[in-house]
Amino acid sequence: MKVEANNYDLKATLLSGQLFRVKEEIDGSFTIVIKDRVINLKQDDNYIIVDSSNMDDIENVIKNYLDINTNYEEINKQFYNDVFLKDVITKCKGLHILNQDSFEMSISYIISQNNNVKRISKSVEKLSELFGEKVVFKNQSYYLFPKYSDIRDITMEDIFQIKIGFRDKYVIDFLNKYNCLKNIGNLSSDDAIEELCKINGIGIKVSSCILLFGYHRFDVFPIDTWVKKLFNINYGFDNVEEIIAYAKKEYKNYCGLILQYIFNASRNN
DNA sequence: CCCCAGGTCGTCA
DNA sequence: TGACGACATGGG
Repeated sequence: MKVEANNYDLKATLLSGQLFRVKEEIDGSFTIVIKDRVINLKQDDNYIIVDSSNMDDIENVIKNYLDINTNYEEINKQFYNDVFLKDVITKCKGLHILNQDSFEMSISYIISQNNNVKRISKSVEKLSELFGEKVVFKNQSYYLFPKYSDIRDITMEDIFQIKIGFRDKYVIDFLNKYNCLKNIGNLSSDDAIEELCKINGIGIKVSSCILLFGYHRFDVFPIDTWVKKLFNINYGFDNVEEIIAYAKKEYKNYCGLILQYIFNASRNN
């Protein structure tokens, strides 16, 4: 199965740090696990070749997940007058923001705090192995990210096995309050952040990532150590408030997208 | 044995 | 309000 994808860089998108479980195969394709299926993707110029454990409605699933039809070039070009940004954006050409599952993003980014990408991936994988549904694809076993019903009654002893350290109690608190968060998608980003921050272990950065990657909100400010570093080098800013004020003024409703570009460019250097 | 990682919390002035 | 160390774990 083939899906048309113009101005799309599959590799840049999948390896940009927005999803934690992706396997690069020797043939240059990528295997990922999304909400309800395992998918293998390979770029062939302006097409993405798709195979999956579940081909139901696959074209729509892929177009939506990869965010193929959003015109990022149109958004990006309004920022080219800033020399620093033009350089950053050029390095991220073809990078799209995926439409990932909000439940998975919430737990993944709770785990992400004061942690590194490799270890976050390991923990998410372990959580899925222990509590998610097993799916066999091309004679290999994969595990879906657990559904809420799979882990709502999880204990501290259970969660100790995934080795997320002090963050275990944060995940438990998220699960306990999950039913109060059903409305997040309908709130403004500011109100949604306020709601998410009521969970122990979720602050401004983690809630911003949840909204950007789990709800496709581009008007948020995910500022981490990498972004701080690059802003310090390029503008001399040394605190988060300065960066937010600057980003709000310059990047307007696309703060989240631009900060993801900056994160990615910084990490790749 | 040091430092750091897609931060946040609790505490003390 | 604001600064600052602690927090689990693993890798460099």
